[in-house]
Amino acid sequence: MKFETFKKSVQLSKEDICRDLLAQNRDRIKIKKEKVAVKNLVRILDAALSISNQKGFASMSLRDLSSEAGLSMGALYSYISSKEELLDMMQQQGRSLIVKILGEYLGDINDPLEKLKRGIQVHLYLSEVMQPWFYFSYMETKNLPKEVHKKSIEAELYTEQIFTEIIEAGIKEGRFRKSNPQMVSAALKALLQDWYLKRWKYERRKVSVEAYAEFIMDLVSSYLMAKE
Amino acid sequence: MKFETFKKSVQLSKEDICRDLLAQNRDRIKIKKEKVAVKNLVRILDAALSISNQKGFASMSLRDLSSEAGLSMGALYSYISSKEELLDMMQQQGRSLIVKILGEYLGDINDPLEKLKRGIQVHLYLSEVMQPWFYFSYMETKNLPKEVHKKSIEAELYTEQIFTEIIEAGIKEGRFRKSNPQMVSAALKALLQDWYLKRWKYERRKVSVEAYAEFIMDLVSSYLMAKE
DNA sequence: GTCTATACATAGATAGAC
DNA sequence: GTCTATCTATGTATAGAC
Repeated sequence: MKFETFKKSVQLSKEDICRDLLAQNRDRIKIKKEKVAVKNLVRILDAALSISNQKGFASMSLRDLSSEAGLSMGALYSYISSKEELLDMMQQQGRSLIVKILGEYLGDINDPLEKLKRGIQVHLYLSEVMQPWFYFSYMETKNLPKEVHKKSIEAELYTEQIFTEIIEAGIKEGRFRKSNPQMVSAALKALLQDWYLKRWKYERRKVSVEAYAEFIMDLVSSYLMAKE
Repeated sequence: MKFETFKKSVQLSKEDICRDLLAQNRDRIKIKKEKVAVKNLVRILDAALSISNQKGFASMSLRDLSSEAGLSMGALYSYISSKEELLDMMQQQGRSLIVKILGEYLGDINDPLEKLKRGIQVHLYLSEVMQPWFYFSYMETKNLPKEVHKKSIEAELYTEQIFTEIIEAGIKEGRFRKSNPQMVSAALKALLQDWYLKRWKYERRKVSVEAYAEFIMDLVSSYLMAKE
């Protein structure tokens, strides 16, 4: 599967995501007309991600945000009721989508090596499509309210667990050598995260997401399939 | 080399580091008595690292800092003249030390495999001794003034380059298989960084720094030494 | 050298006109 | 629905007493 194929198949238009988000937060958002609300939500969340990734969430003033989103302070506060709630919505926006996509693309594969390969690909492709969101989540959730932080740790462990299970299955079937599945998948996560955390590096070196996926797969499989 | 051995051999007392720092910033720091100045610098920088790693540098108020360091606002401002300057000193504090230690421990080894192993060890051990500093540098330098950010990118590339050269030498000597040294050392860096970025994970799982070093070495060497 | 008191800017948040 | 005007809290930074 090529990245372009994946990208088209996902088709996650920002409008669709924000419509879901609006539905889930119908009580907190004051604007009644869906069309208007969705349009402005897209602008607010886009702007928030962009500014946060430049100067950090804490340093983003709501004045910055309102002007970047093309709204007044008053209008902005019809969509969010506090900066913390904005953070919450930004997190919600990405999380549900990730779980959904991962399930779709991994559910029907049984061969461990194939599944591992597909898992690596889908992770990388997803983080490529949603780079600003992944970067933001990694960098910003660690501080702020502990509920948010806790959820982000759970998310890390959830995806790690997916890989751990694939590797365990592979060992059981004798396809992979005996090793520590949890350590391998922790390492794998670190490598997948490096892709969106050090974008500047890989862009500068003209490494494509496909090439990176292949490299990571080679690296991990040469360890898992080495003679004992 | 065991971690404990390394730790003792480094002997980087905070006082020594802060004495150097004081000498380098003699013009900006108002306090004349070295003994007093060093004592308080240690407290200020310790407190700053601690608070920043809890809530982020941007969210750390200088009131927080002054009370955590046990000084009044007025006194604090005799040591720094702005928050940005504090950031600068925090960076200085670590950087020179790292370059020095790396040179010491890697200079006299020639065998590529041995040198790679030692490089991984020293990196991990250093980041273990100075965990708060490494975490801070990774998480906080990306935003704030571009000069600071630039320096941190240079530091990343500098240490990466050390590994790249080791791997290149190994390939040339026929000890490692033909591969892309830059990609391998980028991956290696990501794995080394994961150690101090996800401390919560490895602590929870009771993974020692020695065990982690060995695992990383196995992973990378099984790739570098696989049959072509 | 260190303290208290205070100046001044900017942050988040709201009220009420349009 | 969106705007401008404004409130209050908190931030960085400094002056001057001790």
